[in-house]
Amino acid sequence: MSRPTIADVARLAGVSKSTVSRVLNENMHYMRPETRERVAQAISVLGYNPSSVARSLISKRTHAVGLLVSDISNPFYADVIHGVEDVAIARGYDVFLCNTNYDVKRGAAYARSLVAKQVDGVIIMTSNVSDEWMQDLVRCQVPVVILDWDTRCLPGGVMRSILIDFDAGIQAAVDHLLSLGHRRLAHVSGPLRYPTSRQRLDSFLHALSRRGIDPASVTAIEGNLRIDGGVSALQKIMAMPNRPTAVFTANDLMALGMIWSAAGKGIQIPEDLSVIGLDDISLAGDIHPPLTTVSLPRYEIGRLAMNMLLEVQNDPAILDRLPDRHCTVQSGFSVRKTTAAPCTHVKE
Amino acid sequence: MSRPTIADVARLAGVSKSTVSRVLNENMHYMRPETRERVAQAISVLGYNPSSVARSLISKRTHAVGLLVSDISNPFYADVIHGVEDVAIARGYDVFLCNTNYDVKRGAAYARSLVAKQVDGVIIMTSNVSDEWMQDLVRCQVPVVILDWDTRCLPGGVMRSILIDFDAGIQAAVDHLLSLGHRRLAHVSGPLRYPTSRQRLDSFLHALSRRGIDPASVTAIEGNLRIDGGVSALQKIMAMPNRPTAVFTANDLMALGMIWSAAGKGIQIPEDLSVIGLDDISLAGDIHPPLTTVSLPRYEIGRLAMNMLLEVQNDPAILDRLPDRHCTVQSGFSVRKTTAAPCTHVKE
DNA sequence: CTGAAAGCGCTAACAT
DNA sequence: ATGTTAGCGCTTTCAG
Repeated sequence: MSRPTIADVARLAGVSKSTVSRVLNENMHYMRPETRERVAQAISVLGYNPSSVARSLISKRTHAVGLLVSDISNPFYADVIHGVEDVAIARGYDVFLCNTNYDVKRGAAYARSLVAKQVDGVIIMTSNVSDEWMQDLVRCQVPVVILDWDTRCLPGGVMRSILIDFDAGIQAAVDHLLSLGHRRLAHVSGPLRYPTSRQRLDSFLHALSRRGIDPASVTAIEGNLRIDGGVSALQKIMAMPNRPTAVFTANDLMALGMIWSAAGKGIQIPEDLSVIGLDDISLAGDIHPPLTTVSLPRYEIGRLAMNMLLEVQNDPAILDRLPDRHCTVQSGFSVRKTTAAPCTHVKE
Repeated sequence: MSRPTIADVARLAGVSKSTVSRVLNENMHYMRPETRERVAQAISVLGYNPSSVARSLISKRTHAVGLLVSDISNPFYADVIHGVEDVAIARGYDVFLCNTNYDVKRGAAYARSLVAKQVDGVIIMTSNVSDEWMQDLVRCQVPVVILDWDTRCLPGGVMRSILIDFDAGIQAAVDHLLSLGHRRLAHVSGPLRYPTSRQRLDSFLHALSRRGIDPASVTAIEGNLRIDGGVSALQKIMAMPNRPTAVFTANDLMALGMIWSAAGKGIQIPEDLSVIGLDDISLAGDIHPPLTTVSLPRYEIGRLAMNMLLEVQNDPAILDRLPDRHCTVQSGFSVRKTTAAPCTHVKE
């Protein structure tokens, strides 16, 4: 016994399919309560459930959106996803989660599949975006909201972006470090082929030069945004002859890697080395010592993204009325316990 | 300019829709290479992408599955999701991620929505499952794979389950603790209204009595499977007059909570208290001290779930041939650094 | 080897 | 107030 269709209901109720359709989409013209009742009966007897596939074919809407992230095991995304999902569910949408795993090919495959599935929109939150992905999305005019990416290089699409202003938070972090007396600083970046990695590095360097510190004096280490990236960065730093007394990492995960491997090696944090992360994942406040970090409104970013998507989707013309195709969210700074004054007498 | 349809391609190539359809589904009859070539041209010129909505209407398949999890911020799920997704993508499926957030209502809403979307199957990995969810799934004969749940209470559906044999891992953990000399033990469980919480507790108790320890001697604390649950459990334990020297938690997250809050209070782990978790999330080996824990093959569970789903889905009759509707995965045990002999002289 | 025609389950004019 | 008709984009007989 297969799923009942609208025709089955109509037959059982002794009416036409359109009548059934009308009681389904209540907004239509009035009808005899008696008829409506008979149809309702038939529906519940059959356990009828309208096929959203058939509906989508007509309405061109699927009430589904795609969400591309680069690393689902990064707690940063857990919070963002939460935000996306909360507004999605409130508005009757479902979310296709697509984990690119930092793999551009996979991202492209997902983009294609999402287009084929005719999702009503796509949210992109990956560190690297390939033009290749965008082709299908742009051509089919799929509404897109993209996080932390310069959309000027992505013309023609129904596209909005959420930009992150890292400067405020990073400046606060730098000032904090400077006021503590640190002068030899290091930065562990993400892969430098990701624009956002460069952006975070530049923001750090600028914040420094704004305070009269020579950017050339900072030790820059390229990491991978994962825990083990922090582990090996720490190794490099500790091996330096005149090593930095404080390090700023491009994300929290790498900071955690440093902190934990430091503990394993008997290196004291913050006494021997101050560390500051970026993201403020919820773990950051839980660990010991709790991580001082540049904070991002993760849950809000998720909500915002989904809301922006629904906005364009319900009214694509909004893009022409809007002054800007992007929103900017601010970074903040949470001082916790992984920073302290440098311990000058320890010059091994 | 809207999405190109098969008719557009046909027109441009100067052939009929059926011919285009044939080159799309390559398996069909031979055709003149010249024609095939012309169609291929047209397809790429237009950037044509067949509508999977229209296809689904005919084939009754959406190539999408739903994945219900209870807490996306638990790294355990990150690994499982990874496994599900890897086989999904390899087989051309997309995944609807549904995060119930431990909310039964939300789970029900998701189940309904997934049925309406006509997903080809659903994977359920939530600690608590309501019969309410199942009604729609069962009625529409949606294939379901469910993790860590006794399916005997869920009759009638196209349903398989993955059971976890906690006993082996937990027995190893108990033996490890006993051989270290611990006699006063505690268990921090999940909410006891979740069957899996009881199961883990019982398994622990049995392992103990199997070694001649009175189960009544263990301190049982009901937790919430989250970090803060571990934090408050530690508080309770440390306040006890003749406190346990070792604690086994129902999941790693609570163990992490204990470890970190212990560090903040100057409690030494494992010297003052041994702790053993369960899950073996990837963080477990990264933190300091690395967590001794009962391990589960998380990624493999994800792969297995998706594979089992595909299996029933491609051949629902398989259920009648199979000796069992369930698979069992084994737990293991990873000794790391959060366990040590009890420090008897410290009897505060 | 290719085209014409009939639907899949539903909605939306247009009739009645 | 309800029924009829014509598709949505695609696959699939069945002819040619």
